[in-house]
Amino acid sequence: MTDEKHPSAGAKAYDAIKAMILDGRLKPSASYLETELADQIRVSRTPVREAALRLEREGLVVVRPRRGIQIVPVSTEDMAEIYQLLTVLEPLAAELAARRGLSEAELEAMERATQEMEAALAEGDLVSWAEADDIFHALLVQASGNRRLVEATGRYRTQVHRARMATLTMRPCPSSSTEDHRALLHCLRSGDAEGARRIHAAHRAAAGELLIALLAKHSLNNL
Amino acid sequence: MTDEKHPSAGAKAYDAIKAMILDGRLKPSASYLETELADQIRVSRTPVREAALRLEREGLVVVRPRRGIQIVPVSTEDMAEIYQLLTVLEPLAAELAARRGLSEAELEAMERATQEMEAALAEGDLVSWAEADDIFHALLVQASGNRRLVEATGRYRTQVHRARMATLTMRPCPSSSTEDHRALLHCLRSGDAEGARRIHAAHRAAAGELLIALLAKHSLNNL
DNA sequence: ATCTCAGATAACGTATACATAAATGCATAC
DNA sequence: GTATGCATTTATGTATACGTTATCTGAGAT
Repeated sequence: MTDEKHPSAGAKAYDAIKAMILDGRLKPSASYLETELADQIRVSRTPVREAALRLEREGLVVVRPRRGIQIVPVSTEDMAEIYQLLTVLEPLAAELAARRGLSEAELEAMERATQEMEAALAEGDLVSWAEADDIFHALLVQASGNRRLVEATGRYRTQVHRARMATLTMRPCPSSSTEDHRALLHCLRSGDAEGARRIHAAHRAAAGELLIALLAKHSLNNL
Repeated sequence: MTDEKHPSAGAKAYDAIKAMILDGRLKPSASYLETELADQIRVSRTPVREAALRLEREGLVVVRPRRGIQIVPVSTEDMAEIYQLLTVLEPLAAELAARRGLSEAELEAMERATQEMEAALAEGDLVSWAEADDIFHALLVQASGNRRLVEATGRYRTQVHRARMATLTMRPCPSSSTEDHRALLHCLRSGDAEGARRIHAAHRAAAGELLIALLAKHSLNNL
């Protein structure tokens, strides 16, 4: 009723809460009342409630009757579950994309993302590297042409993001990733669906195993 | 304000609207105002809104700013998308279940569902057959031990249900399904993860192709 | 006759008020 | 001293009121 006109209050609450979870302003396992979040974001309880319900369906929070909105910690087991799914979903995306045939614009965008990964790696900028890698995977899934596949993988993105950020500095130099990406791009260009699927399945399986091993090794059970 | 004690109004609105969509009381492509649905269900707009948002995320409706809540028709393309996902997700479930090793109770429940399918088939009761088949698949996914896998496949269940019901009477006698199920059960018992995955992948791929072909043949583009 | 603009109407998004149910704390009894 | 029960408090779930905006309709002008 005072200011702010740009987005809708519902979207604003959703974005704000999600951002607060991602950057750690809301701590895993802690609970927050609807009212306090509403006051903080400067909207009423209604949009906060709407956002909380949405975040609950995405698995980021749990709304418990009188104990507030609890931030769900991401455990190693959760990451294992998610990577099991991504390891079949993303290779499917690769296969569908190759079969479908990508436009030059799509291929170039993925090429660019790969180049950015290499550039970031050369500078030792791991955050930029992870960001470019995220973009590459998002582009691949979008190129599949299956909107439900985009939606399903997108649901796990934020949770994976938390785990990857936590393990960024402990992992070995991820130079083989860009090679995998280049090999995948080659298959996408030549329309080799089976090859694309196989290469990306191996890529995803390796990434998953590495991440899970790191999480287990460092006992990161509450991200 | 008068009666109603059992569930919450939010759950009531969600269940009511979903049921109305499934049994056709709300027609595909038609739009309904929040107010009229609220009056019909005898709750206020708030729970209806909550339900609509949830149903929108499940892909059953689209909420459009001033054009009401539109029931999304399930097209052949939608079914193709869904079956592409199920064709990788359920075989993953089969693989994980076999690797995990099922309890005798779980195996028996799946066995029973298969027997019910055969019994229904013998009586020509296609509805019961489809129901038992649904149960078998639900049990398989649950046996995977991956909760996100359960959740992801469950999301498509209602939409698949609409399409299957519409095509039930036109499909050939589905006797090979029970054979596939028995073969899968054998792999699950012996812990043959790779075999379970392969058998179920073939099963799902065949079912998907059959369903898509039927939908296309009969031009069922608005379920 | 058609197009455009303005005004009215109505639906939606948001805020707020209200009622219900749960959790906590205190007191009392065993 | 501990356990149980009742009362108080507070957060949630739901309803409703309000303001904003989009759409539709009608009138006037070109």
